Amino acid sequence: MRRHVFIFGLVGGLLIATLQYTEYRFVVIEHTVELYSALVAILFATFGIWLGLRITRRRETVRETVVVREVLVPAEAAALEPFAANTARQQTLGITARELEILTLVARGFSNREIATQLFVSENTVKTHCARAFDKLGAARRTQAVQRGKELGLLP
Amino acid sequence: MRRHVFIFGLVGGLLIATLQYTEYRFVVIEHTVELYSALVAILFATFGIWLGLRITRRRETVRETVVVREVLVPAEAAALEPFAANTARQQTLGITARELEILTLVARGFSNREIATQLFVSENTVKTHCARAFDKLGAARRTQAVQRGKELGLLP
DNA sequence: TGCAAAATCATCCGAAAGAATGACGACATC
DNA sequence: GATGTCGTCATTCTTTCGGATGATTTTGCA
Repeated sequence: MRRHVFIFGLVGGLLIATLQYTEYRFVVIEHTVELYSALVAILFATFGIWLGLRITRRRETVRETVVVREVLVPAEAAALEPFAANTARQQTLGITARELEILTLVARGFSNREIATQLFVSENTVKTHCARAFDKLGAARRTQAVQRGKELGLLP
Repeated sequence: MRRHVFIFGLVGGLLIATLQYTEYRFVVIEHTVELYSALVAILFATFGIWLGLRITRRRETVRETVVVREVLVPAEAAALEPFAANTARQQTLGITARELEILTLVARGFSNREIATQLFVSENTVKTHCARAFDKLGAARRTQAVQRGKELGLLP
């Protein structure tokens, strides 16, 4: 997190420095301020959105488990069994929340690239998670992993 | 989402207008550009983070409902429609018996080669059946085909 | 605060999967 | 006998997957 703030400040400083530099050196057109403002606005808005997503993303997995519990309690006894074995099995197999998250997306028929886009991570990362999940499930293919996951009650 | 974009544009426009106005009316100090840039940067970064938070919050809400469905539907659906809609849906989609046979093996996690060996046919034949089945199911990947197949009650 | 576990990303490389075609024989139907 | 469907197989080419491995960053916890 400290790093983000640092980069944020750095980029800001650099941008301002650039602005100052170009102002004295290059084209000083009329109405340049608005142009710069717009540019800076767009740039930082984009960066801000990215930062916002990045910050909040981490909490999702935690919140997800909370949500599941909140949902399951009203659903009562019927829903309690399948998900109890769920996390238990997940624990014993050492499958992390992230891996399971990706596994569910695999089960829904998404490609690695699509999953990567959805989760705002690299395709390589998705592959890594997949590989680890497959290994823990003893699966050689994603279809096999999905099948195993359903058998074990890890996937709906 | 459209609303966000609208507000975004509105704020941007207002900001630029304000800048332009103040430039001609009020203090036009030296180094104003940097000040403005920084201000704009901070403003929009904040806005971006806020937007990011909003977006992700909505996503979580969606996920919540999805979880509910995932928990409730399969339990009842499995008990309600065992094999009735099966052949009917198969007919309407024009999926042949052979294609469905191969599809079930795909769903069990077998590779094309393994399926070919099991059925005493060429791997190319399996691929052809797969391709046709995928086409009829509107699936691009085998995992997607499996998912669709289960949704439609074609696969257990 | 420091450490272990997770998560992230990358690269190389081979295997599997899929798309697009074309073809051929068996069978049923009209 | 023409037509249509189905199952079979092949070739070529592109994309996607998956394995192996190493590295860095982030996070959660003692």
